Amino acid sequence: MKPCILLIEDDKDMRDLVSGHLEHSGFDVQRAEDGIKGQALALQYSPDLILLDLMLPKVDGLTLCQRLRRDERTAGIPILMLTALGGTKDKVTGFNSGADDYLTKPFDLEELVVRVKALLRRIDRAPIGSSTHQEILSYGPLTLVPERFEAIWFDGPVRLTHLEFELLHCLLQRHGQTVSPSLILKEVWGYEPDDDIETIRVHVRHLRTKLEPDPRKPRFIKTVYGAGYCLELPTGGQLEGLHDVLAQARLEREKKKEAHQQEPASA
Amino acid sequence: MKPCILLIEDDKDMRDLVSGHLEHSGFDVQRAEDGIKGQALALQYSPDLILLDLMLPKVDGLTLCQRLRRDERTAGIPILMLTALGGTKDKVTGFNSGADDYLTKPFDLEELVVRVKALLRRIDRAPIGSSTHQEILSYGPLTLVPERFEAIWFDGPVRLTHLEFELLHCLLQRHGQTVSPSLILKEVWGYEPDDDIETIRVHVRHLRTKLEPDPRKPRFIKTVYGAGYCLELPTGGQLEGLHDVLAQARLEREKKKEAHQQEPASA
DNA sequence: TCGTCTCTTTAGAAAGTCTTCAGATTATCT
DNA sequence: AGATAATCTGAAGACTTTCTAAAGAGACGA
Repeated sequence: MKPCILLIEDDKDMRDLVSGHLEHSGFDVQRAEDGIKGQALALQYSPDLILLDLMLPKVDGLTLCQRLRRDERTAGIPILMLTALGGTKDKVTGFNSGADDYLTKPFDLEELVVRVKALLRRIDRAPIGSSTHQEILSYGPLTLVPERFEAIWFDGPVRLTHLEFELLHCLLQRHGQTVSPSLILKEVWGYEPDDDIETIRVHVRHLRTKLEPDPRKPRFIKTVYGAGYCLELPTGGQLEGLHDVLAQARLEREKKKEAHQQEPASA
Repeated sequence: MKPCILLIEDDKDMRDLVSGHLEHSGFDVQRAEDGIKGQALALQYSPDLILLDLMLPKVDGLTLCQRLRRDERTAGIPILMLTALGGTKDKVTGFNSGADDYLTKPFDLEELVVRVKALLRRIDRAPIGSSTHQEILSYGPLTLVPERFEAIWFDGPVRLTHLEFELLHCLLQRHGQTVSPSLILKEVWGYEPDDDIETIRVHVRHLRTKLEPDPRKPRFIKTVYGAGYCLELPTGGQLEGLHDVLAQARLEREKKKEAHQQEPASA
């Protein structure tokens, strides 16, 4: 039976070229043109190997790679990253996010096939995924500083309480995915019971007042009705203009705070 | 115990040929030479599967198919349509009237047996659904994101409620087939009773307002009168031009929504 | 002991979701 | 064409989940 390969690549020409060559080399190829479809098809087909472009619409390659690694249904599937960028930095990031191999565009099609076969062979021998859980501490405009229980958010430090930090950390590990209250309870609070969801809500609200420009209409910490919360962080071009919005919101908040502090004094 | 198959076919030679082969393959076969006798025997024997010719005296195959689907005593019996016509149009009509599969004359007798077995298997495990549930999450322009109860529809995310998501998921698993209300109830709502079809209708409507360009003339979520609903997703070349239609419809919907939100303010 | 900080709890308001119903519309059968 | 049954429509009501704000409980250092 032919090995099944999932190719996730936005450029159509590239997709046709690569998939054509792979099929000619005796592989079964499924195609996806963006990160979300890629993830869906990975679950749907459980391919033997995933070819993943770094630059993708919807969900970029790095994020998708991390998600696939985190989901136990796809964690064992070897991932070969493709990218147009040849910088060492990207290479390192790529490997850190859990990719098993790496290929820089433009690459030789024959070399691709060689690497694919090598990966399939290697994984075949070591069926247990050796890739370890890589803690995410920085993503987009957010960086967590565990020593200080602090978040660097759009170039400014934000002080967090212990629980707020753990909660944000929990969401960051799964950014883009909805995290259920029970999982949050298990991971942050350490217990299983089913109630006590109220407490989570309050802390989510605190996080929102500290991070969101308008806590009433959250842009980043979204709630999925009946399911949980979901951290959606912008990357790349989506960041444009957000700095200003955040800076302004921060100013307004400080104003309010000052007013609040003066009221009791004057009253 | 042998599975029982009802063969409704007017041509005697064909009837003998097919029934002989099926009996040789281990099935119990009942024969009928016209629509009326076919309907009577379907009620009398409650066969496990019905082979239905399209061209029949008295009552034609399409009509009979619809009748069988509407009668709850026979609604659950899988129907395999046989026809001399090979046109796509007939194919669509066939599926729309509630058939589960389709075979064009002249067909290979072996292939018929394969399809019959496949149908019996599929229907057999539908109520249980435990074996190899190969989940379909992406097809054509539709991708389901279970994480967020979201559908990616023609390059745009659409937020769905829990039930809407499950309903769409249920239809997607059987795209191209007509899904009966009772099956939907069983799969989405989890109960057996025969009433409560109204609720399904409302949720179908919600799905249509969210996905269809013109909910009044559904192109994708079609209703099969007396039988159920059927998801018909375009693939490949059929997608051309649809992006624009969808984008425009989405714009208009947002306009309406804005107008709706402003009304109460001005009034 | 007090004040401060953090976390939890509570209660009412708001928003979102699901079901139900009556009347209009449409499809099918005779 | 007329009668019958199935489906659609719009909106109202019941219900659930989430938000908001504020008060109470513990911990800890001054």
